[in-house]
Amino acid sequence: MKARELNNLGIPKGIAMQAAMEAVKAAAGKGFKRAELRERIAAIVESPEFFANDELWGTLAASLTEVFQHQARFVGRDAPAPWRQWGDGLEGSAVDQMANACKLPVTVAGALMPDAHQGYGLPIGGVLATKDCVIPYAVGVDIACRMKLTVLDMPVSALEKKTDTLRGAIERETQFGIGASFRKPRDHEVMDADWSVSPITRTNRDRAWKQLGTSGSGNHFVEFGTLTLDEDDLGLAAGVYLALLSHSGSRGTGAAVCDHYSRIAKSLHPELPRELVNLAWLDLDSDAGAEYWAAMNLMGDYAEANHACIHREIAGHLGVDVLLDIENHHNFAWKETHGGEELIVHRKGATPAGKGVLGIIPGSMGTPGYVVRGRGVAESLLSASHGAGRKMSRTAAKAKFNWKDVKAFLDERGVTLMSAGLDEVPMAYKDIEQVMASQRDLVDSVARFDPKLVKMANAGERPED
DNA sequence: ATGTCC
Repeated sequence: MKARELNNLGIPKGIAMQAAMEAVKAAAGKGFKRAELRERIAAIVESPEFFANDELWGTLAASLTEVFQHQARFVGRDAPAPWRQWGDGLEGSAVDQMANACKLPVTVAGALMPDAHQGYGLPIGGVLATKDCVIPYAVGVDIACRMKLTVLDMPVSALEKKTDTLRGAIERETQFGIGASFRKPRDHEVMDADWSVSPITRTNRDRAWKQLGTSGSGNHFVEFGTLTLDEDDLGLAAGVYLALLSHSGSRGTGAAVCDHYSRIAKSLHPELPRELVNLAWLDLDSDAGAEYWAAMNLMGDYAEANHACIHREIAGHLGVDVLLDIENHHNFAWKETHGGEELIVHRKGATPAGKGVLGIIPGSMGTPGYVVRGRGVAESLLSASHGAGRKMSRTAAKAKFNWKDVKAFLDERGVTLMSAGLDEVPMAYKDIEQVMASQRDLVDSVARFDPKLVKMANAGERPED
């Protein structure tokens, strides 16, 4: 029986899960059938005290009793922390997750962006301000996942005349897929940083080095396109430019940091009820909290370096200069002052949008994205969406769409797709124009990016190098 | 999003 199934039967993750797995194994050895096991587990979850002295189930019953006693000690708050959402018709489960996050005793305020959808713990598009603590799953698995856009000193006509050259630059200078890495690692000063701030960064340093300059999988991409400025801005004259846009994060090492410290956070907060366990926090003045904070910041520098390598190598491959560079994290936590109070602001799939702060909000492989300038709205905790947001689950998208229709959609818009999974097609995403409209008070659009040559990980892409 | 330990 798998942990997931046991969890559905009411076994909380953590110490009780371990006991449950062992008990189930022993019971199966004694001839318990699957249905009997399910029934028995449910009975123990219901009344663990009845099984306290049972030879087979006693240990599980004891750990369940302990966990449930901790949970009973959870002290809720009189009223949830204030929060509001931007955009209508947001996914119900994402709204529920946001509301739950505002029930945490450590939460000061929240905000939900118009691209919101269900995540792990905090929803994607969720912003959460806490006092003196950090929540690993409110930062996200891909710590410091970010966007970077560079304008290249290259004629826009290259998008039609030099497609093979551009394609070659992407193929050659980054790698896609889970576990993607370079045999000959990229050179970057981030590898001279102190990687011993956490046992996780220390032991993953070599893997991180080999993955420097890679793109990973999921919704990550590298694409060439046009950047259109209607007015002089960003140090550029109004006009149409050739630009390179990338989306990726801290790869395997960032995920390992998240995994390690969220486990610790959960073990330190056994009192949290079921709907809040994935929002377990670490006090910043604790050893684990300080370690996570240092590791998270290192992953921030690492993800920045990751994009720097991608853009440096591609521009170098093409032999062109970079005219403009814009970038921003969207899975990160910052120390910021709000209402005169120093808070920890977590943005999970949300773009920093302080007054005058530049950010990038892409739509999808076949729809425009926008370079934006924040308007500094306090209520949104100085944030905006980080994209259009999914409107369909990956499974649903794979079942519903086919490549023939998608290709036709992309052809119409002059987009060449090098590779991607069917779960990333434009139709699986919300309408970016509507999302931008619902956050008009949060950001001003400065320039439009239209993707023209796009690469994402294939459904089953594995490293080639 | 990751990579195979709940």
